[in-house]
Amino acid sequence: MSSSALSSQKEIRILIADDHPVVREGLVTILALQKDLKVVGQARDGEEACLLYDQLSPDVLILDLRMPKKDGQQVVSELMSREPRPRIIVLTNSAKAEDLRRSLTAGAKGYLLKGAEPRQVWETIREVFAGKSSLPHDIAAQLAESMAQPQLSQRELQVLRQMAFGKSNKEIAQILYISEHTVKNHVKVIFKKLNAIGRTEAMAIATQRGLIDSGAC
Amino acid sequence: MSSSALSSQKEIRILIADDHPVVREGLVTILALQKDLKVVGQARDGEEACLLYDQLSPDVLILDLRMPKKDGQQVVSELMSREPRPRIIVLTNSAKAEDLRRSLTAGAKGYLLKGAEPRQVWETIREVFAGKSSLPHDIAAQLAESMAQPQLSQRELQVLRQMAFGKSNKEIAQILYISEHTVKNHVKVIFKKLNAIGRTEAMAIATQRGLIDSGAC
DNA sequence: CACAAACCGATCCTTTCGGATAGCTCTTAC
DNA sequence: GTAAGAGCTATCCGAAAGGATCGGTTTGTG
Repeated sequence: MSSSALSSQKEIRILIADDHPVVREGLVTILALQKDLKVVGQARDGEEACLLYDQLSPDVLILDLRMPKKDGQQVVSELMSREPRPRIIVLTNSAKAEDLRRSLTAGAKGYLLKGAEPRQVWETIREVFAGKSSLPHDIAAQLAESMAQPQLSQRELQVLRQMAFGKSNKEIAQILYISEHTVKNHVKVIFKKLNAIGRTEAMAIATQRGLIDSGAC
Repeated sequence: MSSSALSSQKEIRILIADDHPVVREGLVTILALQKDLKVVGQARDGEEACLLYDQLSPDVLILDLRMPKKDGQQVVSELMSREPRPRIIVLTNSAKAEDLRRSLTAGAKGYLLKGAEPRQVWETIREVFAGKSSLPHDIAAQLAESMAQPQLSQRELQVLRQMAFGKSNKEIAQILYISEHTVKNHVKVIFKKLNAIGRTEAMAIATQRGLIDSGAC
């Protein structure tokens, strides 16, 4: 029940960045239960997160992906240039493989769902603080699955987004300054990568995977 | 800064139902700041919510839409048969008009986003407890917009879901035991209602509106 | 260097879409 | 009772879609 003996001499200084007041309060409450964990600051958006990070130099940053002004991905990318390397845990309610993949490639060390149990939160923080990467089992499984699936290239994503607006191949060709034949080729590859039989199913899969700008969620 | 004088003699007994521990803790912490609000129980899923509601008879139930075992909509529908009529506030992170609409038609009296400020949460609880319906301004605006847009009929939704699997009109016809011509007609109506120019765009719009079973979010 | 992958372009051919238009039941609401 | 809307069926027809197959450049990696 009690925590491990990992460098328990110093307390771990934590910065929370989340635009939901309820979640911030919940995290503070949960983390306050462990005496080696100390919340030293809270940010309401991405900009504030960067500012406070530089001011406070926390040991661990817990970050939501969807935030106003500057989203989680950007914050991770921006902070990764700092020395020493920040230890960042992404805490979000999106179980989408795409978000997970992007977060990790951007440099995040941990990924937690908002449905996580308190103990899981504590342990992840301690592991990341200790320099390890930490992914809950269920999340790790998704990552493996995600990595197995081929990713769309930038160009293919552009085509996909135009498809989402109902554009025809010819229209997409004009928009992207390429031949309609090329568009058809891209579309074909998209189908294969998404394992879809037509553009309609491709759209359904893409939006559910988070490949399309879905705005609110 | 202080609250209104609305029947402040008794404290308002509140039941929380949310599968996210972090959110539950956050709510408890926030509600504890107001002495007229008292959390009398917490449920982790839909079934527990119904059970605890009957045991505790809270004044107000705060409910998440997405929960294991029994989702929020079902809980609202089920509890509405109770006497006296339960006062239910839906608290979710989905700003989707569809969720909002379904919740209200099911009988919920309030709708809050997880991004809501503490004061907004307090006020909504008090208003709903007083028998009023309460919708934040931004949410209400969305509702108006949603209501203005035509809804899809059951049959049209069935067609739409088959489209999501990439089925052709002919295939959908076979599946639903109707003529391909009929399917085409339904599809045409769907386009008009969703304001889409083709099935691809229709899919994009439908998934973003939550018309398609999106499972995890 | 060689190989893979992204990106670009093309042809042929069949199937499917989707618009315009029309008529038929059945149920619900005014 | 009649008007409205859901659900069903139908024909014509041009425009897309998409499968199969081919070949080209450029860039980056082993």
